[in-house]
Amino acid sequence: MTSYESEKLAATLKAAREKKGLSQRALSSRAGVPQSHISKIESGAVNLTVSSLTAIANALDLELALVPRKAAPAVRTITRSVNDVPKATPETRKEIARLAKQVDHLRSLEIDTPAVETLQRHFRELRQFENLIRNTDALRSIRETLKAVDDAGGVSALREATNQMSSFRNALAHGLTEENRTRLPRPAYRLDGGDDE
Amino acid sequence: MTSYESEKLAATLKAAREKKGLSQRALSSRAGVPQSHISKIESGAVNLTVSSLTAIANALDLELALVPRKAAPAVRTITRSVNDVPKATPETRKEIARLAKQVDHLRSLEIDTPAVETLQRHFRELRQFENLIRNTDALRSIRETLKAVDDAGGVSALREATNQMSSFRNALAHGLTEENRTRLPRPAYRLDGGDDE
DNA sequence: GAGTGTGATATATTTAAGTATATCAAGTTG
DNA sequence: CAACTTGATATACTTAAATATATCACACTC
Repeated sequence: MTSYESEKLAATLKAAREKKGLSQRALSSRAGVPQSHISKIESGAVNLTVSSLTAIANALDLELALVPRKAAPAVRTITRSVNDVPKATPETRKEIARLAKQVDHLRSLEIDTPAVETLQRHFRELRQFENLIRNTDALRSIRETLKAVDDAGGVSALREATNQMSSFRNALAHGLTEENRTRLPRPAYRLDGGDDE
Repeated sequence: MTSYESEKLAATLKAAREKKGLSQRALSSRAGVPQSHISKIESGAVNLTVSSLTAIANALDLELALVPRKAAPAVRTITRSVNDVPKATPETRKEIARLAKQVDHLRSLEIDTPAVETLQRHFRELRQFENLIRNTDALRSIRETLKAVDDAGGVSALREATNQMSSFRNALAHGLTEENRTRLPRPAYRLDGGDDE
């Protein structure tokens, strides 16, 4: 194997893991391969066995295939087309998870339950577009607003955060944020912004 | 790796080698992997490294690919469509090689040069259909006839062999032999059977 | 029968993959 | 700041892949 090919394989595995938002330790659990070994594999430091490769690939929802050389370009095209479905970046996943935690926390405060339920609904709707989020500033801003609910902002801060979510979701749906507008996976459509409150 | 998968991989490699008409020793030379090891690999007795797999695969005009699970059916389809181009079986290749040797031998005898040239032309035309031959009895029969040229048959045996080749080629072209008729790679067309003699 | 080819198998050796476990430096969170 | 996470790295050990070489049984050819 040329070093170019082993580098490609290592890079493919690393990219796939990151794309799924897994740490090496999480992948280690899934694949049954020690984390230290995964680190070496990803850095191209070992020539792994087919069974190790298969275990890791399967844990990453990949399959090992032997394809005729003349079919390789077509296979690459297919792989790319599947991979081109937008996925949430690891950063986005983290911010969404933090936001989810914050929303859960507010639920346990038992304040103005209808307003919290509205917030939750908007959060669920925002999550449907999480694959399109490429800049997490808006998510962080919403989280700051939700923190203010605890501090003293109360219901007005809650509503502010809900509005922010709604605006952000709408912008994503319209592809109007700084996100890559060619990545919109659906026809543009209009959303009503005033369906409650 | 499940044993089903390692069996599949071994079978794939063996089938690919046979399809190319290579012996394990020939593949060994091409891939730089000892023949004894290839034997073990094909029987599924070892868990080979990715570099060994890649070396062997490349020698068989295959590429290793990691494809998303959801794309695996499409990849299998592509692989199958490339593989479905008919190829001569190893047995057919052998018989064709033997026949070629026999024809060469007759050339060196310097008998009735026009008849030998006709034979050669018919042999070349037959070879264009060698991918379709699935039963080598006809080839063996032609070879026996050619042997009779040496013995005492002379030019009449030569002509008999030429006719046999011509008939076999026509039958292949028409898909009228016991070969699988769905494998005809071209529209059926009519050949003139009496273009010489 | 001698010679050749083929795939399977054996032997001895070297190399490194794989494993378990621990630790480190850096980053993040509350 | 303490606690946790992350990926990289180290250590010691086991296991087996890989290699070189040879041989066998069988099939085929002349």
